[in-house]
Amino acid sequence: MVGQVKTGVLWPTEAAVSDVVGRLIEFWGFKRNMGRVWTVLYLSPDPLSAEDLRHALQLSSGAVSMTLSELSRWGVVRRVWIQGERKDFYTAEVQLWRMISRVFNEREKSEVTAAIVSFEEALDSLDRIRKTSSDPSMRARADLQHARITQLLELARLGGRLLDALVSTAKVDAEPLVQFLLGQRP
Amino acid sequence: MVGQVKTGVLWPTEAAVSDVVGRLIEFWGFKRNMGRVWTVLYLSPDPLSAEDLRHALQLSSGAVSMTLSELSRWGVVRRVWIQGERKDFYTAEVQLWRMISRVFNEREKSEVTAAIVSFEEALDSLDRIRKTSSDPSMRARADLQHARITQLLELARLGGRLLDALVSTAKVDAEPLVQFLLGQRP
DNA sequence: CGTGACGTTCAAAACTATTTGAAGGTTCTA
DNA sequence: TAGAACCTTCAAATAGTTTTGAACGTCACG
Repeated sequence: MVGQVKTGVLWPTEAAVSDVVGRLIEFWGFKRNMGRVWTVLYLSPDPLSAEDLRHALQLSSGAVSMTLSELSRWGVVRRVWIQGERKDFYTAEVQLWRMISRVFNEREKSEVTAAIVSFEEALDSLDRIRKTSSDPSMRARADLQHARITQLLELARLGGRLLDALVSTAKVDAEPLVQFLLGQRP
Repeated sequence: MVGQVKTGVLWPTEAAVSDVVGRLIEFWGFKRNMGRVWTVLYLSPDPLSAEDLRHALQLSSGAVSMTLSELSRWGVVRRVWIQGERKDFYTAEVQLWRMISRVFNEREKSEVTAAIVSFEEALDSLDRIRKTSSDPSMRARADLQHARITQLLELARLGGRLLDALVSTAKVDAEPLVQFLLGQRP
């Protein structure tokens, strides 16, 4: 019976790994608990209930609930139906690449896109200054800023392409990427 | 004379761009002001003093001082000596790639490295359990966790290689990597 | 020296983000 | 329909981060 997965304490390994992942993920801009909860699920042979997680990680019921729903929204945790159980149970998405590419695609992408738009607007506005201003020093300033913002824009576009590429690579198989990278080494 | 760079207000363009960069950088795990200060310097034709920045961005003297010293520590801003000026002046590193690769190399790299070490330790510890435990269900659990943590480890290593590749590519030109990635598309 | 112009530091204040837990909903069972 | 088990929500509490500005240090100049 699945429910008997002990409501108990984590193995030291589990505690350590979930802590590391928690930090990594926090550094990545998510909440630490998201990383911890995901990891505990990822390392569990069976789906776990909210209560199991609450005990394993010493969280309040509210925290578990909110964390799980955020993780579900990111599609990195799934709710599974278990025969004869009243509670909901959860499992971790095991396809790590799929998980990562979803995050890249939704979160990073939108940041980068927003930046690109702003840079383009700034360039337009500088163009207008260049055309209408008669003050030469202002023109010079506008020129310089135009050039520099163009650099930023190119960088942002490059970042965007990199993300796209990672995401589409990820859908298939990361191996080619790995091979390429290995070939790159000095 | 350089000192006459007006202690004034930013152009709307400058304000907008520095704000966007500030957000992007914040999202990236740095302080927003670091992005803003860097951007104002980056868009300025001449080096600026701490006071100029204070006025431009409405920051306290302490904030400017701390932000500049952090930016210097990251090597993305340089202190320049100006003839006959008492104040210190600052310019932005203009080599964007150099800047980014430094960040990747120092900050991200150390995160990833730390994670790799922990995963390896966890694997060792699971190996010990597999060898010494007589309880078969514990063994099974250890096996599963070993396999999963191995996945995490591989991912972390892949991330590390990706960072290395970006950094070493960056020194020259990022295009090959991007081309490769784009070529990967289905 | 003494003074003023800077730069830096750091404790306290302001602000953000996260977590808690009690209240309230929903669903299932008897 | 009442009650138990569970999940969710959200206002309040807590924790964490960033910013402020006054105090202090340094240096150049008279």
